[in-house]
Amino acid sequence: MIKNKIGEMENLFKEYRLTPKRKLVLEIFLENKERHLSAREVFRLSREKGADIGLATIYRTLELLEELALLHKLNFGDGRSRYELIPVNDEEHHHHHLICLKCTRIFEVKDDLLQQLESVVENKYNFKIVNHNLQFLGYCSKCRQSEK
Amino acid sequence: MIKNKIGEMENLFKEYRLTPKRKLVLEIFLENKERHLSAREVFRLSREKGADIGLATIYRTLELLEELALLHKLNFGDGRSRYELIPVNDEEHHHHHLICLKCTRIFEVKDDLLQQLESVVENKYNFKIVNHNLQFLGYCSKCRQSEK
DNA sequence: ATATGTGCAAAGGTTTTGCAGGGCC
DNA sequence: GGCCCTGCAAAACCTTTGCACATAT
Repeated sequence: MIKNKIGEMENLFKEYRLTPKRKLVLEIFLENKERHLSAREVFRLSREKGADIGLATIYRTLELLEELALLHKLNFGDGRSRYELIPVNDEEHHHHHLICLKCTRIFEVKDDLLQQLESVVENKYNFKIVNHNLQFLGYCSKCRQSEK
Repeated sequence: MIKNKIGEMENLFKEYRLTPKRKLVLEIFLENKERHLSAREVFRLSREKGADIGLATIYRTLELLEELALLHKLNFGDGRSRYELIPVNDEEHHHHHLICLKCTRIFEVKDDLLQQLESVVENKYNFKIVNHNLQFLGYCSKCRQSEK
């Protein structure tokens, strides 16, 4: 089924080529949907799959996939960029992140809570919004439990 | 009046010392309230004021001021950390950022739009929220004007 | 043939760390 | 003295870039 997904994505590549190495990077994201991978992590995972892709190529691939709107670049303030897959045919679906300050794990808030807010802000500040970014910082249930 | 503000902050330093160099870093933030300064920018501004502070000291000072909850560390995805002053006696006042994708300028949304949302998220996801981070990405009025 | 893709090494930038010297309590 | 503060240089990262070679169209 991952093969199928990649097939769907193929026509998005326009003038670029969906090479085996790029395909592998996409596969890695499809197999790790719940994670937010950094360049180095993708590099390591590609090694584990037996592939031989240079780190520079990983960086260039991530940049390309972001440009093609297949990946979202995220910044959790840990000193490296992280990426997540944008589901095809679901471009309007935004979500948010809960970042635990103790265990640093990241949870997803599936709802898009900002639809209404956006128009308020757009009008008040005369600013055309095309995307947003919402993080909640705090403590997850597990970490609060173990405090006790 | 900046002297006064720094006086107010003095008692926050606990076991740490409010040295002349740290005072200067605070001064720089008080004089640039509307900006979001990076370590390098603080470094350059301190030079312009005739001070001689090492870059490493700037980094260590910013880290300390963040720990003392005088500065907020921000991440706009431009590859460096930026900081902004947290107003004393106003800890509950949150605000948000509008980031123009064309001119990269950053505007402030003074309102805190997320008060209600937070309790919804806290209950639904069993996550204790202590802070949040909201960025709107888009195009400012000036850049939309000059498009035409 | 021409354009695109890739690896390697080097370079650039930010941030952290070790160490030695200086200052304050 | 002891603890903190600081500068300098080096190191550690992440990321980008140049160049030469390979590969696909």
